[in-house]
Amino acid sequence: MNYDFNAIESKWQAYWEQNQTFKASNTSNKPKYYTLDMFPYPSGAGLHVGHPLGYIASDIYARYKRHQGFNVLHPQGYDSFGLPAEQYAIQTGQHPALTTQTNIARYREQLDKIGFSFDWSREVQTSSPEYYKWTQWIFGELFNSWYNIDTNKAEAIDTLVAKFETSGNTKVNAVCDEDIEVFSEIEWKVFPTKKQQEILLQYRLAYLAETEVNWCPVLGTVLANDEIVNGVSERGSHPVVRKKMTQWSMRISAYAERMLQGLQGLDWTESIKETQRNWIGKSVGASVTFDVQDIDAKIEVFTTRPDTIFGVSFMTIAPEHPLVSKITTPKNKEAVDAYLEATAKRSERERMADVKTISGVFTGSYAEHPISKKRIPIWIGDYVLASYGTGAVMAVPCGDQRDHDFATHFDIPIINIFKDVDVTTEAYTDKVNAVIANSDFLDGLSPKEATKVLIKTLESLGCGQGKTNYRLRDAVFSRQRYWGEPFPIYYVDGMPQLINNKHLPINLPEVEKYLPTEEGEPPLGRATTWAWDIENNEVVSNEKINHSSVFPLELNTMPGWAGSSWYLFRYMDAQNETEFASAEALQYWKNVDLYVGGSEHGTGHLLYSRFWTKFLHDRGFLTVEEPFQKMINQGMILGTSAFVYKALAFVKTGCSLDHSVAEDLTKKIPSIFVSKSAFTSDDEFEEVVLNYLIDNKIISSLDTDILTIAKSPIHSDVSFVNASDELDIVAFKNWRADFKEAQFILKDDKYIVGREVEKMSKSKFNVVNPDDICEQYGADTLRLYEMFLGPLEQAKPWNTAGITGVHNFLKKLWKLYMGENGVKFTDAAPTKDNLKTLHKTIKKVVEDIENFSFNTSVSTFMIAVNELSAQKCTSKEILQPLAILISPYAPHISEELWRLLGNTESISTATFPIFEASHLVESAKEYPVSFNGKMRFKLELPLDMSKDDIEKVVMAHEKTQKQLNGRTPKKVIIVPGKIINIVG
RNA sequence: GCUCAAGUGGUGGAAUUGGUAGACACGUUGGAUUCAAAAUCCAAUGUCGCAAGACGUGCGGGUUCGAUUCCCGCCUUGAGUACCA
Repeated sequence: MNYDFNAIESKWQAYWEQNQTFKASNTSNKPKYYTLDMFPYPSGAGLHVGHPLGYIASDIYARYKRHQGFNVLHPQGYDSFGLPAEQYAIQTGQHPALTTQTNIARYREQLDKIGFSFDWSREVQTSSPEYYKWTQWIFGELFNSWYNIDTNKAEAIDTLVAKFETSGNTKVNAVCDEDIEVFSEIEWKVFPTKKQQEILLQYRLAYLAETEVNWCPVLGTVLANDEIVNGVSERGSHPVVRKKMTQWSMRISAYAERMLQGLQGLDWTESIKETQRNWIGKSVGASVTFDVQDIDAKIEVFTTRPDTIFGVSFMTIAPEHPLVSKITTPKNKEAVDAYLEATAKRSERERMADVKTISGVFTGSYAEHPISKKRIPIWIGDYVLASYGTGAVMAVPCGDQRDHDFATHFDIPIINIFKDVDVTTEAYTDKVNAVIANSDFLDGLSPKEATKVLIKTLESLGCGQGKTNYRLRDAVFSRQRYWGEPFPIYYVDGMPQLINNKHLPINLPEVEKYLPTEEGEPPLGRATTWAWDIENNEVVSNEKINHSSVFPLELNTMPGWAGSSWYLFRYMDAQNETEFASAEALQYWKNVDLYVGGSEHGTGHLLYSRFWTKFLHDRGFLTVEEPFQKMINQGMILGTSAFVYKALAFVKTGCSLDHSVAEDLTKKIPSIFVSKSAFTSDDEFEEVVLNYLIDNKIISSLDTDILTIAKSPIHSDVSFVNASDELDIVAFKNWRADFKEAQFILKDDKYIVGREVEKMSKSKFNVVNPDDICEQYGADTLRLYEMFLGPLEQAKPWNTAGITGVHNFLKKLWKLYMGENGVKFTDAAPTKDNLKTLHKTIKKVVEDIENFSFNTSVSTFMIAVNELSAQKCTSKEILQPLAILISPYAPHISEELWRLLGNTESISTATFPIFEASHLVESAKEYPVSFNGKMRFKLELPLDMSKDDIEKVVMAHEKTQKQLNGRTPKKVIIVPGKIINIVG
């Protein structure tokens, strides 16, 4: 019997599906384990071999945990709202829902072939109304909540209204908009409803505000900060500009400190925690208020170095600072206006990219130093950002390099306030060793002490206080798109009103085109049935809008991160129609124990998901505060692109030949491709091509004076290239019509392509489809090989070269159990060697799985199978547990072997074998070392060895040593772990 | 610039509470089997050297009986982030 992987795999995949083998129960006495993959966006291109990498890893872990007796939740779904489907809809008119369903079907087909143990009964799709009903519901809860700083959590908006009614907003300590007017309970009660609503909107966690947003004109929508990479949109790389718009926002900044603190308890990689810390960007310092002389204005600055306040020699405010026009003196107006105009022209991106140029202008006004009362000139400079802190800084050139550069450039004096340090050429930024001098009552103090003293002084003077600043901005929550969740919001007199939960979901309306309207409204502006009837509580035709009972609905949709911020909880109770998940299900599954996905979501999805989890916790819907307890970030699998080199012929510039003759000459030249092995430099490339043309009488040798040849690398489809980089010329010629007549310059009768590692992508023709691998080698080979490629977290190029090694292993495994005439195993007792091999393997595999070093496990299996084959092991007592060990990695072949061994239940119900150290005692290794005249011996012992066993080994060792050296080791040092020292 | 991660044969990569560097696999070479090929099996394979041996984990130091592993200083690559006051 041969290893017929195709038959085995389809057989067991069908069996698992029919028997719902991997269906998780919400009621179980077993301990729970929740392992989750970042769900995919179902793109039209389908899965390539890179996508399943993380899924295979989490599947191995999930299957392992099942063997260990856990009730495992391992679901999968689709993040199915998104831009590509919408853009496809704009181009073709096809409804994004249709495109999405087609793509999902394709994804599912591909996923099924790999043999994942997903519980598909819990599948979610963020674009299905049954799902986004609850996304809308959560939005409603956010809308109906405010953040109470006193209790440090989100509370229902009713509690805020109650406070307003009893004492106005004077005693309210909330995270809210800036510049809120103060009112009493009496004033509150007489405010008109609209005014009350306006005030409440300034406190809500989901709020509407005019903000400066990142507008992408090409995509016609706003983008969040994390959707912009290097100043252009993440999707499509289109330019992004700043624009003021009224937008929904989420008060994520309220959670900055808790999100920072919460990181401590998470089992994530240090680098991704660091990314989040940077993004939250906490800085501790002080805010200081400077009075402007002769003008009724105050400028507040934020500084992390209040201790350097006596070193302030000027102030700088951002060009966008609101006080700019007020404090500019008539004399300086012209210069200031010119500067403002110049900076406004430069895009944000240019400003950020161009760090070197120092520019600024003096306003003509002076501020008063709050302590020394000295005159401080106020400058405008674009190195100060309006969006951070207060948009103004106190400049301390001796302690900050940017201030130093600015001062040097504009000849502003530099005041040195550090003892025994020269600051004439550069700023002294050491915060630890500095000693403050020339600073009145701060002299002799360290920056840390000085900061403390100064903040107290500022507070007593009433011109400053200690302050903590965060870089984290509130998140813009509106998108001007069609393919997203509609808001459950309608507008009365311009004020947003929330639609009651009972009437959700508000379904996405139909539109005839997916583009913005001619008036520049979002695509939903084209919907004709998009108004809310408050009497009948239903969506009705726009024609019925009367502003008394039928009102317009919100035209924006929610961003992509809305649906993905809470999906982990939906899996717990995916079919629930009355709650986003039942309290029992949430209580049982709590949060994700293991999350597997790429690290590229470090600032987006992971931040928002933590925010929503904390919010839902505050409002009593969740018992947990963090969504993902442990996270593993798999590296990307890159493609190995293949290049062919096309020769391009040009007429040399300055050539005296008649133009049309020269043109004719280049036209005569066929499309020629040169093998990579035929040249080493561009010059050689030209020479090879010219020689070929002359040899084939296409041109004469005289023409070489007027022709020049350039090399143009072109992507070839990787499927035309074999493992030795040799191109299948026939396949290449048939690939595209313009290659039909192609000619090839070979070397040694071969066409060798060039190789380059790039991101796997359709446009680079380097995509490897997992289906092809499954067909040729089987899913088990694919699974093992993806793990064998290298460490999970590392980025690595896909390379099929080594796959035969893994495939051979499975064949060998098969042969260990099955001979030509059927089963080989017997009831024979295992030998010592058999047991040693088995337990060595158990120990290593358990360690590997717990550490997520799946690549080394594959090697361990190979060694085990080689050893057992050499030992001619046929003992069921060995082969049974071996099958279980391998089953998380290669579930199909293991299931088959397991059944052949006579088991009737699925292997996934089998208990993982337990390591017994006693079988390894003989494997102790000895390291004799002589040192300082004494003999020292070390023994390497199995890790989990019992005390008794250690003693036995030590005694045996002493005996041997005595026989060998005639001396008894005197001292035995037992080091916990694997090494023991014996000092003689 | 800052933060994080990583540098080991021809290749992917093993080995870290410091203990025989290069497991396992690919590739290559030789052999067996075969009319032949594929498949399979066996052997060799870090470098230099006929050999004994010497040298070898990016570079330079250090700690140690012993360093791929720990410490200090560099170099290189990748990722993230950036006038953040």
